[in-house]
Amino acid sequence: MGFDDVCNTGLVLGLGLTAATAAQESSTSKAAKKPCSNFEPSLTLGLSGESYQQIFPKKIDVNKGCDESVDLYRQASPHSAVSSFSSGRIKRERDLSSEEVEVERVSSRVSDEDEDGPNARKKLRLTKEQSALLEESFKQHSTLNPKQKQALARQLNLRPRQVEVWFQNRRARTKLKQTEVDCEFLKKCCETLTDENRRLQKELQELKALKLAQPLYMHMPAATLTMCPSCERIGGVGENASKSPFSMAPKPHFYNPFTNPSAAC
DNA sequence: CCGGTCAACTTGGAAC
DNA sequence: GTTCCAAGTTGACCGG
Repeated sequence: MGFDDVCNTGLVLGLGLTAATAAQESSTSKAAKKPCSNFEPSLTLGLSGESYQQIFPKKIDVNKGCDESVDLYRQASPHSAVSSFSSGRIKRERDLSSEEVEVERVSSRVSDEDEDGPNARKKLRLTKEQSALLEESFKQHSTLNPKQKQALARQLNLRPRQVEVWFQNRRARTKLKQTEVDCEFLKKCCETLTDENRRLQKELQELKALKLAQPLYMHMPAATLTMCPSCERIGGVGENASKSPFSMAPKPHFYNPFTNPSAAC
């Protein structure tokens, strides 16, 4: 942009960003080790998103009844998990205890005769109650430790793996939503700054014209010119034309639209 | 039929 | 090596 022109006049524009730190998870789980990446990207604009900030003040009673220390369903790691269709998932479900398989059938409304082919992959739809409880749990912990996962799974009549997947997907959706919000916010900032830039360019042109019309003031050091950020006018322009168009400033006056709520967002 | 949603999956990386 | 998670993908399901 043509900020060199601006410098030639002695006017200085400064742009800045407010650095806001996204609230971080206080979960007891491992997730707390990572910073919330929602705002990391480029601009550190802070937003009060619905996502992670409002989560977890207290512990849900997910732990109730999790006295069992053995993860009955503990699959191998996702890496070593049976790879999907060529008998994978269905076979894995078969390995569950008969009680849990029964539970699974009821909760996921998946028929026992799903194995109608090696590629069978039935869509589980969570019930309203299951979704509500998962949501409630998510509000308090966006991540689960194994015990919480286990307890929640029992409570919901789901497999721990299903609970785990639901939380993973839920986190992803939250992040996506937050990204969209951030995007909208930045778009608005961009529009505001564009307008601001346009206005300043216009004022610059006016000042240049004024400078040519009044060579007397050319003797003044350019760096002493200043502009009032609140009224967004330079003395002598418009209705203040009768007064001295310039004022003396000890320092160049930086105007930061991000820290001035009246200008930016 | 098509696009959106979402459970389930794979892959890769980090932490231990 | 194991476990967990994020990111990206797949495929079933559903409503318009």
